[in-house]
Amino acid sequence: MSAKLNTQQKILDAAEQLFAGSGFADTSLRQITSEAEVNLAAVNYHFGSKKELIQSVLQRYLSVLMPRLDQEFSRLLAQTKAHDLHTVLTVFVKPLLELNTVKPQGTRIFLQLLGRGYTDVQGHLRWFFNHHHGRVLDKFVLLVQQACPQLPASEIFWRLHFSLGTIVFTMASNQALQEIAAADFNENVEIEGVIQRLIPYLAAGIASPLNPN
Amino acid sequence: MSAKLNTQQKILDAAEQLFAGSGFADTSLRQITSEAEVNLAAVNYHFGSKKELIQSVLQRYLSVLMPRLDQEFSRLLAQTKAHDLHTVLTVFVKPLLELNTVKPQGTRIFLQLLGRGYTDVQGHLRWFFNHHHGRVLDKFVLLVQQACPQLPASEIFWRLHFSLGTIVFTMASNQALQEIAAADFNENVEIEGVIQRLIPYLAAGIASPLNPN
DNA sequence: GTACATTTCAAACAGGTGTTTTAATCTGGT
DNA sequence: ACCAGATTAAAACACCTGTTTGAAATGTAC
Repeated sequence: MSAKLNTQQKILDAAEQLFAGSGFADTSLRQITSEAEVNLAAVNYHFGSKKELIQSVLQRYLSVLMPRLDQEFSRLLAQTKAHDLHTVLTVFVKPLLELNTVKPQGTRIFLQLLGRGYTDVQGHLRWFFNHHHGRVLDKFVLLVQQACPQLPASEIFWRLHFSLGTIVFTMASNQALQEIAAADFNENVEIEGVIQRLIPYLAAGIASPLNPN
Repeated sequence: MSAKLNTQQKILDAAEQLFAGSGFADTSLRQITSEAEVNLAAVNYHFGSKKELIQSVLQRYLSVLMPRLDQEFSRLLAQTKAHDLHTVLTVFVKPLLELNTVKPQGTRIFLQLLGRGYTDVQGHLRWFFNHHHGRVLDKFVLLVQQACPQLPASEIFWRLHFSLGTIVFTMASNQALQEIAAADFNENVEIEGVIQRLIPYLAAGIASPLNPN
């Protein structure tokens, strides 16, 4: 029993590292099982398929993150007063950083996985995400609409997707960006620093004045 | 002679459509040659390898776009007065839309290719881009710094990459976003409409007030 | 300790990839 | 009309992918 769980965990640990670094499509099961020091067939035995392994890797973090986010969003929605955009966006910070307690470097790994997930397998992973955790994001959209009552829903739709792109791209190329920043500006920015830089950028973009057409 | 060019062009035309829709890695040479109605070996004969085919596809647009951008940036830099961010960003609009004269739907295709390029093959294509067209972007960065003299260079670095992520992600998932927007909000947004929505979002994000640490 | 179920392992499978080879075909210049 | 060079065509190549198989090993309960 403990040996079984051990193998599963070894696979999950090796897989998330490789997935975060090279993407899902560019990481083979042979790389994973070699890194985890288990047999090749172990992935299909314990998880069924590569697709299900990917979902299991993400689920380990999503099952912790999403209830926390839901809780925070509900708390804000329960209050009658409207909250400004900065407050709404900052809700993400604490639950994300708490992923570091799940596992060392958990926040960085999860955000990189999220970035890979949206760029690598366009349709499928998005379906999985929306189907399992869509409700939580509905509350978030509601909070944004309350924070920006002057914006039509369609404009908010576009700007939230612009923001999603910012986050996903930044996290997918996180390592390269950190290296350039370290080389060019002598500053070592942790993942927390990147998040803190993102918040005002996103808040200003989402709340930007409408373009007069 | 004309037959040779015809085959090359048929390959380029088929390749750019498939690349834009499915990404570089997920498009096989057999799909391309089948769609172009040429022999499989024609790609390697005319272009050498798949990698060189990808570069040729991009080059067809970059060789038109980059000199135009360079010209616009130089014109702005020649004037002594500083330009605001909105003006600087708007410089991209006309050269990008002129790609439609190169080829019908050229703007959409090129921007989608750009999106795919930065997400699919992380390192290699970025190197190709920087190596061949890096100088043009230096002028752009200079203009942004002049527009935002209050921001330290490192902050501008991060915010420009945030913006790059916004653009790349939006263009890579352009089709899906257009479909959702059409279904949910009954609005049919052309690529030009997306660009016009992007400008104020990016301008506000880049110029957002510094986060007091 | 002997059954039984679970897990590991090496090997093979079926299918796809980019690339190369070899011969056939077409084309333009003399 | 002929021949050299450029182009096309079909086939095979070498390699990699995720998955499955069947036997060996291990663990578990009686």
